[in-house]
Amino acid sequence: MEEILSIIFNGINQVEELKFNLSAQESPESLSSSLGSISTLFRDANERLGTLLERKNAFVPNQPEPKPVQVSGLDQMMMQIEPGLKQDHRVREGVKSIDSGPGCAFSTPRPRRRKKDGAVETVLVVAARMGNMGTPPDDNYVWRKYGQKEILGSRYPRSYYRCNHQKVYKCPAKKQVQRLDEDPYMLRVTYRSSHTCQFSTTSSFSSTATTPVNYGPNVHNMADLMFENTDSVVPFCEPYFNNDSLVPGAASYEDSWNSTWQSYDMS
DNA sequence: TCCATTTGACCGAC
DNA sequence: GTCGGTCAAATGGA
Repeated sequence: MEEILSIIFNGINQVEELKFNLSAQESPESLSSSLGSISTLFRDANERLGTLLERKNAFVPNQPEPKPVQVSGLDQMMMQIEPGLKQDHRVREGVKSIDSGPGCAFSTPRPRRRKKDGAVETVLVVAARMGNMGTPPDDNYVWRKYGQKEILGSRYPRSYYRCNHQKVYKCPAKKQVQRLDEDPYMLRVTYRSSHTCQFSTTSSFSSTATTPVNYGPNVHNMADLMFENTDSVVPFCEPYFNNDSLVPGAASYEDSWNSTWQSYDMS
């Protein structure tokens, strides 16, 4: 897997070079050569990923048919759905009372454990190489951070987000974001429950904002939004975050990143 | 003053 | 007892 990621990052670096060459108005021959090299790298990585997935499935003979996820080669590069990482949820008795505020805290102890909150989808996304790397790319919803925990065996803390419409529309959608130990530039984003709010965010994907699509755990839509919406094409390696992704108080994405991850070295 | 994030504490599952 | 998910008071920026 590390080898595949290495290939991908190599390709990304070449994209960066290509970007520079574009601005430098390189010759068509040079650009063509670069494009060929880049596409070869990504194709190689994609094929290796396919082989890896085949092996994974072969090891689990009775595994249920994975949900078909139609992603382009580029999408596959940017995110790999990991069925093995999917967590099953323990069903809990009791439901948190909406009214369980300070006034009734003693009468009905509020449950703090997660309830049965629907489907879980885990994806890997490439964090921006600069700026706020701790925040995953915008997925067209507004998230509110409600917690951060040190996780045993992980170098980096896990951040917990819930849909910003949770209170108003009782949207149960949540997500967890954690940097990978083996590759700090990758984020593991775990989506829990589907959005019921059906509201898009203030993100820059305004062209899709009027279409009530329940993205929820179908995270491949995030890749679609990231790369197939030509109205919001983002340079491949550029950090892409909207203002909602900023840590409050941060004057810049860099500050935002530092405020979140300052105590974690990247070496 | 409002609002979002931070962070320590709480709590249930294992 | 440990761990991870959640709560809510504290905090700080706008």
